[in-house]
Amino acid sequence: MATYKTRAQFVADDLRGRILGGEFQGGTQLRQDALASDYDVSRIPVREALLTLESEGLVEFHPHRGAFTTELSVARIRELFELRILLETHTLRRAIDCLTDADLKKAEDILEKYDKALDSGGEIGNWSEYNFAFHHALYAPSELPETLAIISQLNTKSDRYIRMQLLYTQEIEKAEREHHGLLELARRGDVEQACELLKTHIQEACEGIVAVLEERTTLTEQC
Amino acid sequence: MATYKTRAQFVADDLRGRILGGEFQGGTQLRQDALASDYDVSRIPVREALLTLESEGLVEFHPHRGAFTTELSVARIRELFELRILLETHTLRRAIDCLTDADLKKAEDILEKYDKALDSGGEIGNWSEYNFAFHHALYAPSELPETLAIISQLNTKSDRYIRMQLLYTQEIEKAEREHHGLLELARRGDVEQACELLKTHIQEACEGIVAVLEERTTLTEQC
DNA sequence: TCATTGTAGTTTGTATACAATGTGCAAAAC
DNA sequence: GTTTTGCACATTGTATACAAACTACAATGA
Repeated sequence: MATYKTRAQFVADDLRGRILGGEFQGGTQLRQDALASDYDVSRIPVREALLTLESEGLVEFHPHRGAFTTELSVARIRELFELRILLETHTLRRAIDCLTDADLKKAEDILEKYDKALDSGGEIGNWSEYNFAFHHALYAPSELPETLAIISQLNTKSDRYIRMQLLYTQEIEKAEREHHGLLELARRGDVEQACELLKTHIQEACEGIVAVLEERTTLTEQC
Repeated sequence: MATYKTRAQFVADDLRGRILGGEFQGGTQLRQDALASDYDVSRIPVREALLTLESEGLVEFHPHRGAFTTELSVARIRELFELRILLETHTLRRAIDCLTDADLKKAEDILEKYDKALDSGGEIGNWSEYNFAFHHALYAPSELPETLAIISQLNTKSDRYIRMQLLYTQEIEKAEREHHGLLELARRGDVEQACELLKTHIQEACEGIVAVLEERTTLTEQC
């Protein structure tokens, strides 16, 4: 049953993970032939997978030249996070208004699992998933599917940079504390403070990433 | 030179137009074979075109069952337009801050062409293009490419409903007047008023569409 | 020397052919 | 009569094969 519906979907899911995991430098060409033999499929499902990833902004197609992983400039990263603030506070505001106990419980459960995973050795691998799952649980009650889809899209795009940041800095605990704070404010129905915290939560993550990126570029310039 | 780079792109562009033009009811299955013979290509480029349209939200894929045109509920349309207000006012705010004379001229030119086209017989066919071109011209100076991409995506999704509304009501002139007002406020650098006008401009379009949709559903229920 | 053109090789794009899955109807079982 | 099973057909998904486009490098000419 672990078998995927279609090969194209399988390739898309796996390749997404590889890109987000940092296996490819930004701007790397993804040769269809190589990927096809990697996954032991023909180039057709590979092409379809690449098209899917293009729509997610992880890859760019140039006609007759192929697919390349995208690279975000610092300006674009800032833009992405600014959009996240705009959309996520908007959604949180709505969600808090119609938050049920069951919704809170769900978010709490995710946070708890996540705490345990952290204690028993810092598995960074699926941190992003946990992170988004928690945020999503908080936003879901808003019942704004189109908005959630865009938020998810923005998170995917910024994901690999978040991972990179976590690799260099130890901000997981801080994020974790902020998540607990967020949950508590949501429980109390304090919309304004919750949105304010969410805003700084996202903003500081952005600044962290930018700092790491700029350090790295000055480093490579020195070499 | 009107020849497209790839067949897949050509099919995607043409099919998008057909869907937005209202040729298919919401929920219609798009048979790959039929489309392939329509365009005199194989099913491969058709599939790729459908994947592209899926990423734009015009079509939905169900594995092994095919692609269907999407249908938006009233709630989703409202959500879409609310997102547009949020993102477009945000972008307009930024754009006005760094608006040059050249930018204003561009927007003005579009508006002018558009006026002429209106006078010489109400060609509704490419009204949407003009409309978006004008909005885009206003937002472009903000230099927020990711945001503009999402705005464009939201506009595409709501496009066919806008066309439907225009078909039933005669709101083009009203929209036109509001566009002139928007341009004038932008020229004066009056951010607050411009955003306020933009907000009502989008809001009223939404209400118009919802009204038409609800009228149509009560009509079909009577039959 | 530098720019231009031509050509071989590589890679992408698409057509054709086949495999896998889903759908609908008819016959059988209850 | 209703439900279930099985099979034929239709449609999608994928492999293979071929055509078209791009790249890089060498040869030619100014």
